[in-house]
Amino acid sequence: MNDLSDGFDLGARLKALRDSHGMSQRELAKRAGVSNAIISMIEQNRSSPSVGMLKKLLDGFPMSLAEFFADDLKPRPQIFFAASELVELAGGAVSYRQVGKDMTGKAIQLMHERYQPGADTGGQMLSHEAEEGGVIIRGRLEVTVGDQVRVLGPGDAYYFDSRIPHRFRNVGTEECEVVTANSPPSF
Amino acid sequence: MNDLSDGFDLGARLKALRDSHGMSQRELAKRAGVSNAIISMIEQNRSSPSVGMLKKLLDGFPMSLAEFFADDLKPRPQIFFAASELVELAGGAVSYRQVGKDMTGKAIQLMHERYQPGADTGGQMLSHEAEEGGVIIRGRLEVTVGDQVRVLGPGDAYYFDSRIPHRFRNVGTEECEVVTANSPPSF
DNA sequence: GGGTGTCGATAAATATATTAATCACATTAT
DNA sequence: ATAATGTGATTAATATATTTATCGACACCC
Repeated sequence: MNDLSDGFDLGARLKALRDSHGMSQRELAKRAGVSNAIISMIEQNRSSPSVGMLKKLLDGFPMSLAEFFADDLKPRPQIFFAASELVELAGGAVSYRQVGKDMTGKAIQLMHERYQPGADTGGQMLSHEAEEGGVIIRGRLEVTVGDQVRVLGPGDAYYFDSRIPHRFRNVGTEECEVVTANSPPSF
Repeated sequence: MNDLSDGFDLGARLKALRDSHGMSQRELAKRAGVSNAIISMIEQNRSSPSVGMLKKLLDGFPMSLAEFFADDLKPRPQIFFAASELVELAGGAVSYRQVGKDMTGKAIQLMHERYQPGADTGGQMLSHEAEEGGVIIRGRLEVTVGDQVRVLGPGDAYYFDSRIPHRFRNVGTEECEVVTANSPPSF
């Protein structure tokens, strides 16, 4: 009657989480207000916890159910990237220099972008399933998200759901430099 | 014995899902290979389903556990952030200025970081469940990931699985400025 | 009116999860 | 050495989830 697998290894997942927080079964049990025995059982997949039980356990970290079930992370190759190794995606008036070559399986798409004066992301608004944010390093960037518009300068930042139609434009007289992140990668 | 609330109304959630698919309790029960009675119980929050049970039910739609729990945290989204609005997380020799206040439910944790000359992230290596990357804006940053070390300069970048023990240190004589992204947020 | 089908809810029976109290094995201190 | 802790695992007792079978209510058909 073992291996009541839920499709993924919930036990191992919980154990990894607990270990990464340097917590013992008993310590977690105390925090969550449950017995230590059940934690042992769950980690061996000898018991399938109720959602309420799992919630209690995650409260001890803390971590939400959503985060717990969030899709697993994948393997990764290259760690360091010289400035010259960033891959140029577009290369016109707007330069997208991406950290990493193949984004499949990655959680974040990190880019170093440069907008020439007057350059923008095109006439039509962009929209895709992701979240994105950025920090302005140099210059002035007009950011349009839905019906909101704002001009951001060095040190300013933005963050929004990429499904909302959006657009970027350099409204300054100098080149504009931005570091952006998309999750999941969207190009 | 009622109101075994899991923190959110799982019963209503399931019912809404089922209704939106125009499915009866019995039909879902058949698809999921469980009894219709338990669905009635669960929807009334008179029973807290095991994770395995919930998985079976969601397989009938189909929907993953991750998706089911995905949008239980839907905070108000601030889009634009003035430089002064970035929230300072640590504030010592290393400054972490985060884009956004509450990261729960967000996909990316975007930060504008500054390391004073000689500053580092502490003696012990960091490790957490996420992926992270960054682009160096100014100065020189020594990045240690696992057994690999590298000094990066302006325009250089890094990207790795945060579970690999890592460390950052400003080995230059001037302040070092970096824009980083974590997914999921890890502080 | 009496069928026939479906719906969601409920009761008693059964399977399973969870607890409280151990056990067996390490490491550390005396 | 040996006691004293701390760890994860196990067992019998109990609480709870889940099933099987049933109920009353509503709709449709003849």
